[in-house]
Amino acid sequence: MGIAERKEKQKLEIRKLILEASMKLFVEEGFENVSIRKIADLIEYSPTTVYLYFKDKDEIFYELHNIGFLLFQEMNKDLPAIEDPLARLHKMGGNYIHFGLANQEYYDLMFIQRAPMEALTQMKGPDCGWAAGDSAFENLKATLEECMEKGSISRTSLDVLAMTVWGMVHGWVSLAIRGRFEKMMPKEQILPMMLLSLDFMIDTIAAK
Amino acid sequence: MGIAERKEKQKLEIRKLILEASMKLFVEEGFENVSIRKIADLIEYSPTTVYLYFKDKDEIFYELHNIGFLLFQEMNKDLPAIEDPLARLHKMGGNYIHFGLANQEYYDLMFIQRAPMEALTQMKGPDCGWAAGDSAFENLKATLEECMEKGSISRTSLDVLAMTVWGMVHGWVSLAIRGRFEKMMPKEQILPMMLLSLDFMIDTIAAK
DNA sequence: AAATATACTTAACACTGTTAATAAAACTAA
DNA sequence: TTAGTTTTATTAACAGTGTTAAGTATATTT
Repeated sequence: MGIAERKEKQKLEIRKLILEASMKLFVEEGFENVSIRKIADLIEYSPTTVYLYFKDKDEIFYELHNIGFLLFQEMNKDLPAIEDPLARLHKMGGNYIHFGLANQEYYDLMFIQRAPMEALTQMKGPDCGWAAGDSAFENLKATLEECMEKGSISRTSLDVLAMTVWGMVHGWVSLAIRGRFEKMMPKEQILPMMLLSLDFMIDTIAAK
Repeated sequence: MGIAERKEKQKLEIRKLILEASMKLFVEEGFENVSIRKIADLIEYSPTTVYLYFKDKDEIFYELHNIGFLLFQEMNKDLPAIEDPLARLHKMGGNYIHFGLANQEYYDLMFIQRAPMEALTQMKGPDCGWAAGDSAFENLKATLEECMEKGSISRTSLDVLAMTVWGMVHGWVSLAIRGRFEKMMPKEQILPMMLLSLDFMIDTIAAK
């Protein structure tokens, strides 16, 4: 059935158009200016057509949130090549920070906005868990476990350790994205400061 | 001029009514359901009357954000009584976490929402800096400086240290508030986990 | 009591997400 | 090719949003 296949492809094409338009609006005009009508304008369809491809606005944001995780995964694809787990952890942290600051809108959807989680909550069946987030967190935990096995970090609860590390990098990036550093330090100082803090954190956490 | 004074007081009364109504709506129906019309309904005035007391919606949120900082300050009023700076730091961290989880809407306004910062940006004159946030951050830095002077924490850049600590606790609280732990661990486990992480963090940061 | 200043409301503009009903297009079967 | 069916897209509408301009009461002052 080549015809049904082609139709399926076209459907995905329009979904992609909608997602691209939404992201364009988000980046250029901010989250609160992403409206169904503006999306429809951009893709040159009527507003209600959007609802033929997405259940509601939250589902669009959920899909963008997933794309964000894919991009982040792509950025981390060379990580396994780093043998030393502590060095890998350092690189992971650096990647996280760089990703967040360079893709603030995606980061917002992945870790700050409520909308994607709302969409998840309304889903039934096997997709109702936060697969993308869970998987990223498991990656972090795996590397931390390696660090402890190798003795680079002295043994503690894996969950506590992982939460400490994630909390820290997320804290920095989210404060930056939501403008809490803007009135505290010059803009060009934010990234260097984070990288210094990352160095400090890894160094402190490392077994002496 | 007793009459002008009374009028001023009445003006403040209505401002307070508006702020209370806004907070009630925020807590009971969520941020996106705080609308000028609903506020007006609650205080039994017409929608446009709200604009006689606040420039716009952002200014309401800015004022609530300030109240949040006042509440947090109130919570911390006994901190200076703790002599040992490291113990004080630990208590500060605990207070921060408890405050954030117990007053999620205030915390949201203080450290996550864009609206209060937008209001700040549009202000001119001496109020255009983030006074509330700066002051809280200076408090943290003062205690950290004491820790380093006493040798409880080995000397490093004060700014880097402060950012590390703040980033961590903010990371945890904001991830919790925005539902990123909900699909990862049972709800009643979140606070204990944070407190364990706090212990771990202070212990790790402390000079051995 | 008249004039002025303050407080408040009504009406309107230009938006928003979303649904129901309807029209157009594409595909299927005779 | 034509008739019927399914898919795709649209128009119209509902119930809301922030905000401004203009008009109306209510107080205060002269």
